[in-house]
Amino acid sequence: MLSDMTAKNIRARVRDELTSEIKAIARRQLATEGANLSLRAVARELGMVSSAVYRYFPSRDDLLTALIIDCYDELGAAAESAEAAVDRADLLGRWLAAGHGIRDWALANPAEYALIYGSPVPGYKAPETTVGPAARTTNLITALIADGVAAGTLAAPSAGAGSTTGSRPGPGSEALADPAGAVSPMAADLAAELDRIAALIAPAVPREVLARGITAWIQLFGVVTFELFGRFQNLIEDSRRSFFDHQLRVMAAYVGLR
Amino acid sequence: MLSDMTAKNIRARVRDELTSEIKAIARRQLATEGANLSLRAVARELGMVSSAVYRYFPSRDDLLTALIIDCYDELGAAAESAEAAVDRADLLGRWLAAGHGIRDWALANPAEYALIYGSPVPGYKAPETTVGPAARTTNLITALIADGVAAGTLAAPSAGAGSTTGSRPGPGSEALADPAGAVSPMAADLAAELDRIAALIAPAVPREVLARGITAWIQLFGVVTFELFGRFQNLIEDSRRSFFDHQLRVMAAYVGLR
DNA sequence: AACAAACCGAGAGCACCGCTCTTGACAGTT
DNA sequence: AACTGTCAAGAGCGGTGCTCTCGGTTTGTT
Repeated sequence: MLSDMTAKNIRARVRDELTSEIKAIARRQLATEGANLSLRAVARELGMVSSAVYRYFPSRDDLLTALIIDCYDELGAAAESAEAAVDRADLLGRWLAAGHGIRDWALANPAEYALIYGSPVPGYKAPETTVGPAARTTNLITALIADGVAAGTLAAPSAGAGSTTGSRPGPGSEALADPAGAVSPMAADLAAELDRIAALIAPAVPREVLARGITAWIQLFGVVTFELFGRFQNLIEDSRRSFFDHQLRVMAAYVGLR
Repeated sequence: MLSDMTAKNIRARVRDELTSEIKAIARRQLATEGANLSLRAVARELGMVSSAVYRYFPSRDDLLTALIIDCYDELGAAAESAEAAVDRADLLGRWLAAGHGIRDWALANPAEYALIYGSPVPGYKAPETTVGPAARTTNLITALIADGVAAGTLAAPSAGAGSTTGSRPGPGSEALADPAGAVSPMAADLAAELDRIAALIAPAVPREVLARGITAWIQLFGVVTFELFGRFQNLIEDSRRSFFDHQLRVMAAYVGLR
């Protein structure tokens, strides 16, 4: 019985190894072929026949799904480990660490980043199993903002944001007042939707703070996407890291992280 | 001689019509197949053999290039016409019009937007002929900012941005102070690069204003990209236009457009 | 009007692709 | 020893981009 189990375990282990080897080769192909990678080429590189791969992944889409999940998990882990190394009270530091962690992973794995944050694959519909790993980075940012709200370090969401008091505002609060109320009132449908989202993922976070967080979230990935997809060519060439850091700080000041 | 010319024109016109028909079918395919559209399917839908298409486009990449140029031109035209309808002095209105023009075109042509702003096509290298049409939207934004600087309506780039004067700042200036100087000094390499860019495309625009403009530019396309690529699912559902408008106004306030 | 040159569509063919169906070898169980 | 389930392997289908050659038409020149 014990021998039975070991035999079974051996088989399972071999299968696991082959599975991860297939994924490794597929990811290598991802760099040159993009999302339309060749299952046959994977099998050929592995030294087996194409149909053998179907023993491990029932279809090409399932292989793609496995890759996507792995990439989301890697990106999430990279962001989390970078952010975890910073003192909990240092919200700005945590934000910067997470942001640079995301960018560093994306630069090191451009094809993988394109797979998960690029154009949607035409015939492909991401299954439910991908939403969990995909949420790791956003969960990180959400936690950051929630921590800031809990610690009371985030700027008050109402208009004025310190400058109306007449006192000279600190370097954080003077950074980016919210346009809602200050510039123009937030639309009713947007306010309602933000309240709904806040109730779902971060009940303690006020509507305006959540909106700022989403803005920062979009800007973070927007810069990374632009950099990786070549939109900085002939524009920002030699100072991309500094530029990204600058953007992170602009957004941190806007959200109120310091 | 006149008959010769007309005959020539007839043939050239037929060729032009077929060329544009090929592009039209290819663009329709773009919606379902993405960047890896089928030249064969285009030919089949046209009622001719696949090799016949090669008389009009020497390769699949050339067809793709033609599509990309057309899309850039359409997007640029959409943004320009929307922006041109607003009073020249109304910088905020021009910015909003251009932004919504871009988003509206992207929503109406999601596959085309993915082609030009999505993941780079693996084996494809965009030729020089695409940079001109691609620059139309950015030229529009650059002109907007340059106009603002020329009119003196853009906020001063130095730190403090009005709040240091002690006077209650207006709704525009209180929106988004620049973090350079206020939060942390801008890195030297970034400052140098920004100066280089400014000298190239907008000599009258100060470094800090240019940086803000680039931030707004990235945010604009970042929001559109996120919306089109499905990152707003289960997040922002019913108020996407309001959310986009909100983002535009946040960025306008940050740049100083009003 | 006659003719060479250019152009065009059609077809065959190459090597490749994802995918399905089928077959035979093998391991573990009964 | 017979049975059951898993595996690699092969054959084949329809599809892909692309090249080449073949006739027929059109064009511009003599």
